Amino acid sequence: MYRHHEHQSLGQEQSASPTTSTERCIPIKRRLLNKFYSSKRTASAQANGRIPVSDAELSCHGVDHVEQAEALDLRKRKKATSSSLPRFKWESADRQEQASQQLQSPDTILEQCLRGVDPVTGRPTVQNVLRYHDLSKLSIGERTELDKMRDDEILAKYLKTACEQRDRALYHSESSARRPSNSKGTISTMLFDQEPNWDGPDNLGSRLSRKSSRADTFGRSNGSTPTRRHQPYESQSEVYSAIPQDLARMGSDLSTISVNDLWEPVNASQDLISVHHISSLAADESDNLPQIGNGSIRTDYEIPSNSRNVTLKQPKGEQHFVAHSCQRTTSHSNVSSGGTASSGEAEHLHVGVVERLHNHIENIVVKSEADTCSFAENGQNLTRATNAKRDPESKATVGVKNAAGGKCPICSDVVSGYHYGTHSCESCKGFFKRTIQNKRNERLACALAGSCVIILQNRKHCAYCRFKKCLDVGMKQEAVRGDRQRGGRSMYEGSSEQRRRLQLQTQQQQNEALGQIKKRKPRKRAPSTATQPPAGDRDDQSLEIMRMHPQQTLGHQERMPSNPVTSSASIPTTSTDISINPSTSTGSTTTTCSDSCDEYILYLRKLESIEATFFNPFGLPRISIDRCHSEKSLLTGSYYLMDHFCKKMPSWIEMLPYLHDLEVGDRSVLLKANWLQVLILTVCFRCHDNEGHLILPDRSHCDMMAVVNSVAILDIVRRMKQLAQKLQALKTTQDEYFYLKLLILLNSDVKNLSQPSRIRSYQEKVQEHLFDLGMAREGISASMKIGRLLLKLSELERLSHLIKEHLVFTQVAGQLGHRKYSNLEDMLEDY
DNA sequence: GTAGCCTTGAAC
DNA sequence: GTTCAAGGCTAC
Repeated sequence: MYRHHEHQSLGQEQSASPTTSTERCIPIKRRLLNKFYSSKRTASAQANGRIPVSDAELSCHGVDHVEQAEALDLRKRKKATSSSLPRFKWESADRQEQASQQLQSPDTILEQCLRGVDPVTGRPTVQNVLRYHDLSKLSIGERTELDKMRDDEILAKYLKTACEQRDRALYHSESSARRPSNSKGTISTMLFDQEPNWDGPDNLGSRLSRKSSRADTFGRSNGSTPTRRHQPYESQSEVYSAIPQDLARMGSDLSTISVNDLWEPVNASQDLISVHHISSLAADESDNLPQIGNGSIRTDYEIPSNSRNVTLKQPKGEQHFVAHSCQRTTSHSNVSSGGTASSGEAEHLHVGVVERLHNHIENIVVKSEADTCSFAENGQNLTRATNAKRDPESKATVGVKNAAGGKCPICSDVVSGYHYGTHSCESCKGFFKRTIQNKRNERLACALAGSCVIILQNRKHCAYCRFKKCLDVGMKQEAVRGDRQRGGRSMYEGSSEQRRRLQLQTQQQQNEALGQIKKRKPRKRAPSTATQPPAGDRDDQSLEIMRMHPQQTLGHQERMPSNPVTSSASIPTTSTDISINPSTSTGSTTTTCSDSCDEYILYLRKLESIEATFFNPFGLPRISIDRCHSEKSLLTGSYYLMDHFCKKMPSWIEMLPYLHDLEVGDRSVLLKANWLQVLILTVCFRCHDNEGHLILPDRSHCDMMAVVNSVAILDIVRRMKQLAQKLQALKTTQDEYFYLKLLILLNSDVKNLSQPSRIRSYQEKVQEHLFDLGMAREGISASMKIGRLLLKLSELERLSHLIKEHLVFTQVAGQLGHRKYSNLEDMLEDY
């Protein structure tokens, strides 16, 4: 079904209800709204797509009998007078072509706009004149003054000015651009590509002003399709005579529009105008709306050059808005950017501005009652999504507002909790998860160049825009776990856990400042860390540092200093032993150490700190194994440790320099091949006491040699103990330990690597860093030590094979069936 | 592919 | 044991 506004009756309407004082005060907000919608008209759509509305349909849509009677009465009066009012003629199909040709002629556009005539429809509108004269440049005072003027007064004022400008321009140069410079790109030429459901801004106006025009809107139900042509005025006098009538047609009660007036029930197969209507509604009202159906739009839309707030860029691959297939689009939709903008401006010309602009107007109409608001002021609203990105606090605020029981900021459904960094409903949570997990976000596209408005009823229609909105409201891709680990709490930026801890931290700082700090009780399950901050806190702080210095991400090898300053020569057993102040480093003989170098060292130690959190068995939560009174308990603890290590390892190596830069596939291959060597090195480096004894995860110093009966296990334990002693004898530093891990992981000899040469070059760089480190600290004597350290890698490899064989032969999962070690099993899959 | 419900597991 | 935010399952 298609509804439209009956223009023919307007003259009569005007005569029936002469201009009142309310007409003089059509607010700016209304004009902006019309300005927006008037840019979306297509003459042909109006000409060809109109279907009369029957009385039955009227009743379907809640029009009562009184209204129908009024409508019938109006129809009779219109029929009697329509022949005497041939001001508008509905154009035929060729009118569209004619209009398009007009669009391409600047002179025509100028002329039309000077006359207040819409270049597409040929109808004079005050909006066009205001647009031409760039309403957004007006001051608040000027806008207020405009509000007090009648529209025909406004037109008269600007037409006079415009004609003078035109005459001057013509006088100076016939060939130069005749439009004032500040008007570049201000003429909206948005075309709807035969959009059958678009009934134009005037009909929106009719919906908006039911009080005055409902009868007109539903008045023509005589069963015949209107065929009048709609032509531009031929003379200036004609324009002037038509303008008051046209203005009157726009409704005299616009200043009393309520939010409810913005919507009127329409057929299920509705269009973008419906979408725009809906998004103008308050969230509560939009819930009751019918499903939005298919729609397509062609937009040749230019943004006013001074609309600096509208800077959304077109997504990659859609710079020219080549239409992609889209499940919600049934008609062909070629969305093309305006062709008259310069290349620089083209960056900012985005059809998505339609939504932004619409949101902007929505803010004016729905949220602001101040008619004198300016573009600049509301530009903040216009870019609120962008601001939300920059300002996590604002998102947090939104999140609080949308907490359980609230509305999903993406689709307005019921919020089910805090998901991936924002409060959202269950379906948007699932949608976001699926999109990331299936990597679908890399191939999503929107035929409307990302301008869809997502609501509950249409959220399934455009995945691209839904996903974009998810990101806009603060969902984090990194919150979707790459390892698909279930349960637990995540610590990505913006996670609820992080927010909670930051809040706690702030609270503690406040308490500290007040001298009211309360010592926290040591945690039972991590006795060794009783004097440390909780493991998670350390992790959190470390991640925070990394976020604060993203440029120091070690994945950027060029940031790696050639002479990194060594840390303390002593071997710290916990992360708290690591000084994060580079100035406290001992043996720092580096000649030059820039700020970036200092930051690098800081970052390096933070990485180590995180590693301690990840892998330090003393910090492992819930690792409660029996004391090593039996071989079985030893194995159980070891398997648990390995399984935990396998689980944490993937996310850990993503943070490592060089490995960060590798492709996911290569990283996975390297991880699977070398994880056990890294674990052995970790255990040998961190889990031994001063006498070289291995220490169990529960911190017990038992003699493992005494409890194991298996020869194979005994050999493993013995060799690990020897390795730990050797590392200690060499006085291996934390930095050296760190580089050894990198060398283990960057093993280019592993099969199935896609970029072995790249990995080899990375490994060589790490070797250089290791040598530079030693030379800087100990001079030439360091080469001997580093040589010995490198020899330990072969011992690590042998140990790794030994343990892997043991794991495979004993069939970990089978023999210890009551407990699953799925991560460990995955790692052993291809062995 | 969607969305509602269920399971999991770290933190408390 | 409870909470809550992850992932999984499954009917549609």
